Amino acid sequence: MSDQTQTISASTPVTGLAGLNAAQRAAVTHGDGPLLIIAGAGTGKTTVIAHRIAYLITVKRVRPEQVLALTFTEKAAAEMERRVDLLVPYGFTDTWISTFHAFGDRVLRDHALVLGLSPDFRLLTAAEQVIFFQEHLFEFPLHYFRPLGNPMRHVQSLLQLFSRAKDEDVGPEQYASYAEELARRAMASPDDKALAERAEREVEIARTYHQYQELMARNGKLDFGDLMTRTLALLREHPLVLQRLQERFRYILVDEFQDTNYAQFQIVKLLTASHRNVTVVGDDDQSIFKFRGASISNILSFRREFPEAETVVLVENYRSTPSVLGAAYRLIQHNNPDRLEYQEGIDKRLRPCSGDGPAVESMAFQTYQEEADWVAGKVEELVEANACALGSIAILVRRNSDADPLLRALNMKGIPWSFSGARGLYDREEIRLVVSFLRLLADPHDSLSLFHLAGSDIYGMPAADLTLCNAYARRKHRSLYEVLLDLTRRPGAVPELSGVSTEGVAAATAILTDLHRYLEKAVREVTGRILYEFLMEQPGYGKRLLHSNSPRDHQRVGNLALFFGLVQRFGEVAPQDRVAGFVPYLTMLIEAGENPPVAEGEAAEEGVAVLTLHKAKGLEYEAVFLVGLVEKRFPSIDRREAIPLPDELIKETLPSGDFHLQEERRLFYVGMTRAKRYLFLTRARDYGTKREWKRSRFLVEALALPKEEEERPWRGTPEAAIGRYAPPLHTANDLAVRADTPLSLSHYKIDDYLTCPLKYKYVHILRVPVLRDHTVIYGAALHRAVQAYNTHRIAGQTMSLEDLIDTFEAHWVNEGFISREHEERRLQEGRDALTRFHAVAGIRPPPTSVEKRFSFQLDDDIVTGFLDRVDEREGETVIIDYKSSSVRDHKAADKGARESQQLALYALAYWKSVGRLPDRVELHFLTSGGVIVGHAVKKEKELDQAIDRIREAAIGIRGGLFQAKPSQWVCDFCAFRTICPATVWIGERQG
DNA sequence: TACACTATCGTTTTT
DNA sequence: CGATAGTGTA
Repeated sequence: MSDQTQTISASTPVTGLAGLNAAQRAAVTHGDGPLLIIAGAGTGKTTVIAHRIAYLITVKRVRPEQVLALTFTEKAAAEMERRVDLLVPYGFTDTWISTFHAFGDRVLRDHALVLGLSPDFRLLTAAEQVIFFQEHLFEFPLHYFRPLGNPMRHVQSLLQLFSRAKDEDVGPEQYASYAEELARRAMASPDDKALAERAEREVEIARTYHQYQELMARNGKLDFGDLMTRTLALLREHPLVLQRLQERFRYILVDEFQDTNYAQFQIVKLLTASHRNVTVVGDDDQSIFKFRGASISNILSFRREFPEAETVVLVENYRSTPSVLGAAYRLIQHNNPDRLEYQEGIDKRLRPCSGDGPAVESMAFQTYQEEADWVAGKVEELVEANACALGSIAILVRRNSDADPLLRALNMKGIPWSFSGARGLYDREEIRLVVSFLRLLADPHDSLSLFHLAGSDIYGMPAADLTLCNAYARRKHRSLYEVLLDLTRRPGAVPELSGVSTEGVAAATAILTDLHRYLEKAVREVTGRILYEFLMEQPGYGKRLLHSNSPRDHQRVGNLALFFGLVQRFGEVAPQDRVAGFVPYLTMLIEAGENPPVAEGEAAEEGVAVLTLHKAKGLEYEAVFLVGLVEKRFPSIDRREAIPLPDELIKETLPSGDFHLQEERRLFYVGMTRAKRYLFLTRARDYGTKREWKRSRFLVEALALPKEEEERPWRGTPEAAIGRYAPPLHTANDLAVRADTPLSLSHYKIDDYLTCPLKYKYVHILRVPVLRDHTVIYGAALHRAVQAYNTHRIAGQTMSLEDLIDTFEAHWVNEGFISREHEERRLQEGRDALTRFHAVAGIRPPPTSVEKRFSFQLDDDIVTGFLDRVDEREGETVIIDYKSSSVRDHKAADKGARESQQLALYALAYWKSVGRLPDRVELHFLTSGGVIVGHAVKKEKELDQAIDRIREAAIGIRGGLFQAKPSQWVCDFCAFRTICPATVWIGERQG
């Protein structure tokens, strides 16, 4: 963060201005009135603000408490305070240097009474907002945005939308009038169905927004957005308060002005309206936070708001070589005409202060491993050649997950690194273990947690023994806990468990003994205490970690300490701090997406820094590697917000060009300008997917490369991509299946395996018992009812609606629902669906068969399953599968049937048994306001695909290949995500 | 040249 | 699962 160190000017005309260039000096000594400082990368931005604050206080004799400096982050505020401290000889403690939000918080608490706000209002974090929303889920006027199959589905998106609305100072009233206007327009043109639907949703959103604000206020809670909008409202509606604040803060400075949002600028404008002593510092080319509300138009239109503003442009760059700056400038000009430089006709091209260094180097590789290896090798080379220290090298990635292969490559070479990733504390194995322990104390029948703990290093129960116990538990519908009790208390009594080893029995005994002891304690003692004792009483764990010298263990201890902090915080707010209360709270926090950062490794400073481009903003390094420079990664594809804030409500003036691309380009620019001397731009063609990845257009722009891609054969193949996950051939795999043993496969087994081989292993081999999801309960109950009905029909009987609904309710299990209300509504939804089904089904001819079992052989394996329903009429065969999910319309239903792998497999089964294809396959969706039927015809092509899928799964299962295939959307719904090693933080430092 | 289908992918971060 | 970019077809 050394903005400027090289220049020390010969004379020092004004005290405290030593070392500043002419432009910097002009900015620092600017008198009254608005000032716009355009500070390009590496031009001494922080230096200038710090000096200006010092100048106002020491030379202009402004009283320290009359200065207000606003930043976006705590870190920036702290840094600024430190810098001012160095420059002001006496105290300046009365100067407010704080973030916008901290400023808002203070002002709101000071004037809480005026606002009818409790002075000790509670600020909710994002995760706490989600929990708050969940607690009041059925108090919101929601319909579309609260589907009963997944009622929390849109909650985060809605909260994000409310947050965005607040960025733009759009309150519930304004949102409501927008929605009403839309509704009026929809009424006026009844033929426009799209408009009607949009209006309906916007009205739902507007009402929910209103209700959210209402409930939050009633409960004395604010969110971060409220800190801005409520402050703004205070200043607007209470002229006396505004006047007092204007009189108090005579000079206001705003850092990183390009990152401020609309509401924040309004606050600044109001605060400075009487004296207009406002200094803003920023660089439109470094605006990279649009997604969190940053309004680039603030800086672009500052001079429209303050026409008398003086502008100072800082262009002397003390950081980078001419090569680096030249390439960066070439790139960023592609954002014209939406740049300040272009619009205002100013010259902000950065002037290097150093002699030229090495040229910017661009490298292309065949695979991402080669890319990572090369980067790691180059790092080693630079350090060995004494070109730079390890700590002054950075590898910048577009996404956190891009860091993975690089960290591995660095590990291979034994190069220390530090990675500030987003994945956090709850993904660390040491934390997961204690979470499993606590969950088990809250519910001993939580088999997943028991499985996790029993198999962990602490108890070390052999996997084979656990598998036996799990399988038995599942067969008998009992929890793993009950099975382990049987195993240890009545050894030999259960023949199915006779295969468990002595070691396994000992481990089970150990865990149960501990469990029972802590269960008793947990009633009396606070959570932290229980946790502490558990860790310390495990000879091989807590104490060993504490006394270990390995950096890895130090970090583990650090993470456990962080977790203890969380436990403590719960103890402070909970009425009674017990494990039984902590666990549901923790579960909700985790489900709400909270995941605090992990403990810093102590070697962080000496290692290579691996970080995202966003995090790198404001930092500088001797050598910078920009990696993964391919289209669709960087620039990334434009993913707009889940529920976008309507353009009509956005107050900033939107730029003319492709906004997303421009922002990505600025991000690239930020990345390049971090480099002092060495800048490497790398990419690969094969990132482990089927497609060849094309080089980033930014490479072409920055390096002025010829348009056409250079020729080199594409080596990537699907086999290669899959092959990478295979273990070496010679390793013995005890899960492999002998060739002469036929596999027994089903649609779900095949699907599970292809979705994620490790999931298959958990479900079908280890057979870990898991709680059923509420959608499964709903679907199973619905299925059973429909089945019973169809069976009656085949037997020539009828079934009354009452009996149908009775069957449905008889199979209902109260498990996994979000709340009582949720369960009630879902039950009702099922009854309604069956009522509609009953009305239609009775007038149609009965099915030919129900739940017909099939079985066929493919290669050496047997595939089995059940056909929900088969209709044979007038020589026509139709295979039918019932779905309890809902579907939008017939088109979507047809699509579902067309793409259904399950129906393809069923058609294959039919073909295998009868020798011809079924005439049609159908999906009957039961929960869609009337049964919606999707039709499709399966052809040989689809059957061949089904065969391929069976073979692919069979080969993997036979070979014992159960490497996880993690991905966001699969893992989100996976029951094993809390214990799955694939999602464990890989960031293990070399140690 | 327009449209439909299908293969393929799965952010970034702060308060 | 849902969006989207890119390919294939009329």
